[in-house]
Amino acid sequence: MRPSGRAGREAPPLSRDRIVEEALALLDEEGAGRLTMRRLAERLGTGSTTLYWHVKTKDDVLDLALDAIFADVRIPRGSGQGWRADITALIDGWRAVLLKHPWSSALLGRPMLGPNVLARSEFLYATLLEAGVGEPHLTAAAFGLSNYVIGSALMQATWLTSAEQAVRQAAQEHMRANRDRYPALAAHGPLAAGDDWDTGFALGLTWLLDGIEANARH
Amino acid sequence: MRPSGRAGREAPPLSRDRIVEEALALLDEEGAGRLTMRRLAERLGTGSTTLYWHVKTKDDVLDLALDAIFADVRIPRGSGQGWRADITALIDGWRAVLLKHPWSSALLGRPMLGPNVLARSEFLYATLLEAGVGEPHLTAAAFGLSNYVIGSALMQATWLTSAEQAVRQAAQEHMRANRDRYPALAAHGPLAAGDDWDTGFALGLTWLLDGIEANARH
DNA sequence: CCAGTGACCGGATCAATGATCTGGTGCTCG
DNA sequence: CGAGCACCAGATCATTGATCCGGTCACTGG
Repeated sequence: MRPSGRAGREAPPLSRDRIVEEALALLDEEGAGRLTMRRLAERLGTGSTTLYWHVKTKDDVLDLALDAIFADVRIPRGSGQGWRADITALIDGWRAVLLKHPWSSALLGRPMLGPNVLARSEFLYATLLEAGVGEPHLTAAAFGLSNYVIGSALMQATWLTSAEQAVRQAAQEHMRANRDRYPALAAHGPLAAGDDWDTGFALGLTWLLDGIEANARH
Repeated sequence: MRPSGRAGREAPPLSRDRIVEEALALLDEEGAGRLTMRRLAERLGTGSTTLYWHVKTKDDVLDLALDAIFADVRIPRGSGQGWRADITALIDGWRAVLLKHPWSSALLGRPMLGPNVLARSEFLYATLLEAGVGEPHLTAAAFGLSNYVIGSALMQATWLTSAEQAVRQAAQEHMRANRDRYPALAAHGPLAAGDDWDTGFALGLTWLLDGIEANARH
């Protein structure tokens, strides 16, 4: 016990897991832009350069943090609810996690190869296979669903986080000023529509699933 | 003519447009990660600080560059082909532009409020309205289509650009090593499937359009 | 013709950041 | 007890976005 390195440090010894854990807290509190190795080290009560003993680069920290949040997405394995319900639950959970950690959307442009992500992708493919979806619809379905969630979360997070920075207000005024140039957009666009992202997302998901179902054997 | 500022400079005087133009060239050649104000200035044959007279911040340059590429997306206004063909053409053009400039995918996390993007969004909304799509399907349709393209382009660009950096190889080996843990993924995943992104994208788009059509009045 | 105004340019400079080099410090095993 | 190892951190470097302040030209009013 207490394998502390220095004289009487109270915190557990630095570890990869502790770094990721603190990185997650920092990201949730201040966003991706403010994650610095120095700041992270400070929060951990350690020197900034020490982190590099446990982690190769800063990108490593980001990759690990990104994969970590997907541990919260429950995999509805063997729920007995049918493949449609299972996939809906998976996708909804996926989306919820992305929206719960808005900084994650900014990181979606990197390859997601962590164990949590892979496990959930595996479930998606397996469920579709079991439902009788074959190529080329299988690839289209898996990609379509993934891409749809990713795009939706990215756009919603972008919109919501920039809302506080008065970007939204500027956009609204710009919209009103050029109302004649963008009539449909001004009347029905994201600014006119409320903040009901959920039903819109659910509708699109239904359409995708309908299309998939039409090409499944069961 | 020749309103050159200094003694006999051959290039036209620096302007916002020239900056954006050169930024686009730099981005296309070297990617988003290597766009630096200094490098950009060097290519323009000017001092790095001079750029800040024409542009407020680096983000301005990125926003302008991102909107600029969408000028190449043809708006099929009044094509007489029907709304489905028009929207398909718009979405396909949107996707083509994103894939032609892979760096753009990394910038999709910022609000896109440039004139080119707004004009094309306006066309999307207007076309859907004309097709008889009303709320809440209108918002769902517009968002669904946009998010689907964005997510697809993001994922494909991520995958393709990281392919050269041997990330793909590492992923493939990781996949083979854990083949038992990810059976469906290993057999049918993006690594197993070829590089035929197009048909998968087209299929998903069809499903979305089918769903939209089922909720339109015409 | 000439002083002055303002658009435009850039060298020096600052603070922040990712990453490395190098030298510790204390625990543990033989 | 002492040698090796896991772990830590100060000093340091290069890069980058951004600002300060002083320059340089074209043009204009008198």
